[in-house]
Amino acid sequence: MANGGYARPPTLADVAQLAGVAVSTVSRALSRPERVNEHTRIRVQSAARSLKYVPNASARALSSGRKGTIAVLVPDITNPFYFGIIRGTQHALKAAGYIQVLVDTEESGESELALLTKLQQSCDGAILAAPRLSDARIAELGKLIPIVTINRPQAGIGSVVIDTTQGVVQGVEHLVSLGHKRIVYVPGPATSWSSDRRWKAILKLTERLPFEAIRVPAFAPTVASGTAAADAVVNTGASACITFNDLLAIGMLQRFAERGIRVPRDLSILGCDDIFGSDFCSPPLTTLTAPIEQAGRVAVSILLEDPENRRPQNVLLPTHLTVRETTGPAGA
Amino acid sequence: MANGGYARPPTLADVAQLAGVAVSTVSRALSRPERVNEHTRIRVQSAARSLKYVPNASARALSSGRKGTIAVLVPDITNPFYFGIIRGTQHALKAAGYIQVLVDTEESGESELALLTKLQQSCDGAILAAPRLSDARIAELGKLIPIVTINRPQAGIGSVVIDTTQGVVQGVEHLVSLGHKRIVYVPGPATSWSSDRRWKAILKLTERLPFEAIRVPAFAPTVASGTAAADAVVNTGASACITFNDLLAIGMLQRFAERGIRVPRDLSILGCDDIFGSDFCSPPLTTLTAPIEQAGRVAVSILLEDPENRRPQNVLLPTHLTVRETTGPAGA
DNA sequence: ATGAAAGCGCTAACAA
DNA sequence: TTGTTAGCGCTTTCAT
Repeated sequence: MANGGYARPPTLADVAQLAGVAVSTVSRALSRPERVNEHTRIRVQSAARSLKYVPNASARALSSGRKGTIAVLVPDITNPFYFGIIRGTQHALKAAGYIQVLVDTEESGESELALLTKLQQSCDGAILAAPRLSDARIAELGKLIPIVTINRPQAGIGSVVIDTTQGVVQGVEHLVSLGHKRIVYVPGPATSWSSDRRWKAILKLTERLPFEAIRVPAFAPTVASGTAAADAVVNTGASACITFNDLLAIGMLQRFAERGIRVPRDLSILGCDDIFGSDFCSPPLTTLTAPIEQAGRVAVSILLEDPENRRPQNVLLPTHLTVRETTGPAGA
Repeated sequence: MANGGYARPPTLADVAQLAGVAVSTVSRALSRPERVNEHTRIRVQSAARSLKYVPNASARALSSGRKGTIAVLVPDITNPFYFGIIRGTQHALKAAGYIQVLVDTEESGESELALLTKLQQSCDGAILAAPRLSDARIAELGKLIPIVTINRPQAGIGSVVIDTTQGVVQGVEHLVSLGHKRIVYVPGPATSWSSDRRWKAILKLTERLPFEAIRVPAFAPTVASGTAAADAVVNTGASACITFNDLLAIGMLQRFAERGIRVPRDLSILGCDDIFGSDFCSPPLTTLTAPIEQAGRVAVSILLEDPENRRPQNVLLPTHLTVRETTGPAGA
């Protein structure tokens, strides 16, 4: 057979014929049952059932304009932080009857642009998690298709931001109260808005708290990069560090173990996000717990509530300090 | 405006008009450039570019039957094991020009059936990771749409199986050589083919190796369930255990730490999968390393190579033992 | 090599 | 309430 043995699925017309009504009636009976006589509704529905009718999404999208899908773009599916986001979006999307199209942009703005351009016609909207794209590009895309960003607020576009500022304050106060006078920040990707934001929050705190803030060069936000980051941190002579994310912190923990540097006795580490694994690494990580999954859910609700972005919502989600075992007294 | 401020995207007709050719020519120039005069091809392409033309996937799918999407169903996006699968499928799918539709079936066969039925018309095929569905149902679905399963082989359907048998042999030999005489298996979901398979492999080994195999009741394959599993294992009096997956093992590790049971001094644990986190939990987990990501990639290639399932391929991927620090001599 | 035209399956006016 | 009909944007014969 032409289609390789897969039977042609029944169409509205088939159902219509079996039920003895017009296709438009079937269409209504199935998508807006209240607009149809109860009697015919039942007839149509049972006909559809007996034929195992399943609506063709492409046809529906073509004629109605509604695609029933939302694209979710993440920089790296490998990263447990984004797992959390995905979990949140998936859940909310499913509840709202949408299908999630998941796309990995490989930490590249180019890729984000190319993929979203391609997807603009196939989705009702998109959620961009921590986009690496420039503000201008995002604004441009926002004109093509409804967009909500995560961790990248921007005028005119819906967004949800996991605001670590509050968490950073708690974290630094925790470290300073432990006697740390020199704290080093380990940044993430240069294009990461969050990373920049965290560093600024730390810097600002030097104005009112007795400590010195320094930072090392930027690192990829991965466990593997933790090795280099650890060495860089040791070279600063700081007694405590705050990392862009937990992945880096976990990688550093491994490197410190190798080098015989004891945490927190020799060095305190404060992570960020509280991802899967942060609670069972060794030692368990003190970190800034982020409502990751919630961020995904909220992004979906913003997108679906106000799809036209008439009055784009911007939601701020707070983080808080979770003290475990990687932070301790300075110079102990 | 009717569509909430989003401009109507250019269509083939717009491009055709600008280029001064027929729509069919534009269609060819764009999708099969070799079937068109070089001169017109260039004209058309530049017209398309200047209009920022993006093909409408729904329209294309409707008229051609090709949707350009593949559904990937996983029982639980939360589970790092499936992250690995997703990563693999995503990568391979993107390389082949397909879009991945990710679906979480919440460990429910019902849900798998319902979702796949709904998606059958919108996807060119589906990958079912560790489906909970009955064989009969899977066969039925396989008649509707090309399917490849992961960790659930079945006649007439493409599949990739991460075959732990070999790993289990290595693992048990490792344990037995360490002097363990009584080994307990901690099963995963009752509907899991893999879990059953592992237990059978262990049982079989009792025929030729000097140890006794027992098992505790089934547990959800999560860190949280590790608590109950740990207690159950302790009650058996065994000196070593093999768990359905690493998630359970990690949860057990935490529980043992709470109860003051030293691993591996008091009890050895052997996990399964080698997921993210297995190398940095405390102590690092001895486990059966599975080529998770590869499984996802292979599933895609099977699906795309032989979409009609004419000669369904069944690929077996071996696992191997990775010794870390949760296994040690018995009764030390 | 190119154009004209017939659908693909569905929704949404518009009529009845 | 129901039927008729005109597309939605594209691919694909079939002519030319």
